[in-house]
Amino acid sequence: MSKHLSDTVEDYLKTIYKLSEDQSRVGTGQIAEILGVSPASVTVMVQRLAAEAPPLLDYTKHKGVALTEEGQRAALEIIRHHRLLELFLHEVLGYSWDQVHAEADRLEHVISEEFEERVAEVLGDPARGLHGEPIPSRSLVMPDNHSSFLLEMRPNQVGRIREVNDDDPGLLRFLESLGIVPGVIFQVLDYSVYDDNLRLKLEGSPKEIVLGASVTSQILVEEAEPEMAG
Amino acid sequence: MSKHLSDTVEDYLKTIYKLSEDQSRVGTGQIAEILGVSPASVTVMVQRLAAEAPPLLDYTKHKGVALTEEGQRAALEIIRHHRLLELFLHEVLGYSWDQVHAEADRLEHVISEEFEERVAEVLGDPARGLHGEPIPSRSLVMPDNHSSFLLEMRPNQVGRIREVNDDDPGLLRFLESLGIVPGVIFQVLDYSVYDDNLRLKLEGSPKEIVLGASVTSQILVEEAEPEMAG
DNA sequence: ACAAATATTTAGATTAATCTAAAATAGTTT
DNA sequence: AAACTATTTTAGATTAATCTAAATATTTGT
Repeated sequence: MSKHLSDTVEDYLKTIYKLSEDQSRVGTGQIAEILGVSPASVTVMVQRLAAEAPPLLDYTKHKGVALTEEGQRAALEIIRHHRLLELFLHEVLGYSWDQVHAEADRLEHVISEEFEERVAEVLGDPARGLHGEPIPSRSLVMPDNHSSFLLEMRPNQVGRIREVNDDDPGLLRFLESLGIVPGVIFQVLDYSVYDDNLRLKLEGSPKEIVLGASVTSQILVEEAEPEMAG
Repeated sequence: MSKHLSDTVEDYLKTIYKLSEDQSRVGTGQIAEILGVSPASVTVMVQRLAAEAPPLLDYTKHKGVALTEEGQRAALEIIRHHRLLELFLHEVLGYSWDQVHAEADRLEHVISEEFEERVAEVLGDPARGLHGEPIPSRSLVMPDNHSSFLLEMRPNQVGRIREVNDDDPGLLRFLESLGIVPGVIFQVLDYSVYDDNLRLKLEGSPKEIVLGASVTSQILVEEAEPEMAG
């Protein structure tokens, strides 16, 4: 079936998948921004991927792109590789939270199905990655995720940290130092309309933490029923 | 220092290193043969690598190539990666003897120094690989190897299997089934001038084994003093 | 609804790695 | 030493991925 895709093509598909989580069609400029290439290069590439047999993308001039079934499958394969690798690098080789991403980004294109399966087995077929990301199943189904951005939480709401963006080592070290890791329960104490700052309290710690939008937009949470503070 | 080399360049350097173990200068045709590309492509590539600053190869038209210090260092780095990876895939992920080579051939170009170091640590800084190959040290010194080809052994000589070629899965399964693995001691019983067949007996087994030149040329051994059979 | 601003696409060039076919060199044989 | 053979090199073309600059759409603001 699926013929061999270059690392570059895999990166395009992965990027489009991630952008498609918040929007139905993705603009060429957004892709260019994330991949660090010129918009012109993206246009040429998406035209090519839409013209493949079978097509990996659905593309209409000036209207952006969406993944086809085929393209989505390829994207999920890479994302599964990436998330399994991150966990593996941490659990088996002792990498830290913030180190795993860069290494996984290179290895994800190169490992075989065999490698993927053996790693999954060693790790006990995990459903979530090191930073809380859902891991697509062996058959490439992405578990659905009812999470929302911490950015959108408001005072008195209670939630659980679900997932943090894995691609900024500095941010990861910062969050770890504050105790903001997947699983932790928190309550929003305060919100500022002017700068979108949120003041939070983590369960089990008396300390209060204030986070700006550039941080809270990188964190996904699972909402819980608002509770009255005891 | 060393700028980034493409996977392709790394494969050229690795190939030239291995060929240089038996000869001082390597012909473009030999390289083409092993890499599965045309001789013309090799000529172009070696010219480029000899023109880099610093040069990775020493090249004279029609006289073949040799690695420079710089080129050798790069080759040893890849070879260290390859051999550590093979061992790691076997020990940690449960790959079999014959499966590791193909996977290591892809991963070797992609892992970081960090990965290399952590793997070496997990494995206890091994000096030899899964098939008995010497592993260059962290500082890229190749341990010297006083081995010779099994092909050259003659009746009554006693030796120990040192290393078997890792790149033919079928041959590896065959050798494993016969018990020909690094460390095993054997005696040569018989040699045939006509077809270069060798008849051997492995220590601890009464069975006799006959091997042709296409097999004995893939096996390296350490000679021991000839002994009279007891 | 039109002009200005923004985003996207086209055109043409570049680089790395490869190929085939033709030309040149080296080695061998008589 | 001339001629033949085998190897190596040159020349020119091809493919994937990128770029810059120019052209063209689309969206937005008044």
